[in-house]
Amino acid sequence: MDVKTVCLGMLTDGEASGYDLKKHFESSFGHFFSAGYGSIYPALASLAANGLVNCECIPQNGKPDRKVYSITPAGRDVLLAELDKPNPSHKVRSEFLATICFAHLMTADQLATVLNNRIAEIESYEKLFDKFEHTRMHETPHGMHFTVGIGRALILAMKKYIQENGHELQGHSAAAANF
Amino acid sequence: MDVKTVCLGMLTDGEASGYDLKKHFESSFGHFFSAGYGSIYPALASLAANGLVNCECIPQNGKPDRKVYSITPAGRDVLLAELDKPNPSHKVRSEFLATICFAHLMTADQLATVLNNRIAEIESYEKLFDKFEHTRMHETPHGMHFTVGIGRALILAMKKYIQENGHELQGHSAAAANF
DNA sequence: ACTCACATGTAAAGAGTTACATGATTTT
DNA sequence: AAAATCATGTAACTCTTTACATGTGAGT
Repeated sequence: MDVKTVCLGMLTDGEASGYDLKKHFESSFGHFFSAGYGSIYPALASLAANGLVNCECIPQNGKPDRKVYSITPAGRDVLLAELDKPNPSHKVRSEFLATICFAHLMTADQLATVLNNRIAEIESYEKLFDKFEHTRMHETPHGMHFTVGIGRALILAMKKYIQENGHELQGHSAAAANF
Repeated sequence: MDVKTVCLGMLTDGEASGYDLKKHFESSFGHFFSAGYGSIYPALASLAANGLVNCECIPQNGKPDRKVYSITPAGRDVLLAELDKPNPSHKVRSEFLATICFAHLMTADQLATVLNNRIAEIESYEKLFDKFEHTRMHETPHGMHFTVGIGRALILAMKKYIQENGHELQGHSAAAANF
């Protein structure tokens, strides 16, 4: 399941442009699958070249043509085949945790900064989830609700753990002097 | 913070070979930072070329020379500079959640399989964490304990959420027929 | 007899991120 | 007057993954 496939899935909800899909990635998929324009536009071009989506160009004044994509029956088949995979991955890549592993080489200040910034990022995710639930909750399929629920459960668990155990960690950080 | 830097950090704990570091990645770092031989060996070669680690070659019979790496003062400086970054990332890339988003396009059987496999993987992580705590708990720095604690909190939160909400999701999956 | 652990490395392929390139309209 | 939104795309770069390549010794 790569960016192409996720784009295909998003298009089952209705036609959209690359720009629209980017918004969708940011608002609902961002916490577990991110993609920038540099991934999305080539993905759509590739899907179109393989007949998995159709593209309708809508001329505009000043701006580039708006290209609206819609999924084809062949695209739907490819998507369903992808959804049939029994073991989709769930991977974490955390420079945050890698940093924490070496907390004993950091000063208490450095550690506090890293921990506080993580909490701040978690809280911005909380706001994102709240926003999603207040605006899009009704129009989206149940699977989306589930992923938002998991996202929230995950960040709350992390926040709680940091708040309950962070101070203990700071007691073991290095002194300010870097000998 | 890339594979190179994590290797550098691991070497602050004592000298090790690429093979040893791979073990370390699997047993303690795997849940938030994975790396294979194809990343580790080139990383060590690059660190050695830049004088951040020293390499001692130990001839062996039959097997390739065992190359034992140790961190240099310059390497330590580079590591400390890396640990000074205030906003280390924490990224999730989940084909699992991406699949769940489109649960309404899957059969109840497909969905159950995906959910069960995820639970099974979570349980194998639980065992890994137990093993770590029973064997390496004492020798590792406090930061490691913290990361294992977060890892456990995260997978438990996910497991709980799936167990409490998974059946509700299955009520909304597609019928077996793919029209 | 077979498989697992030990032990290192290269090369090609695959995927994503970042920076660049352009420019009108709408909101603050 | 500045900033954000709309709107698309390419090219270079970075990084990881996978497959290949080789071979011994110990345990089951």
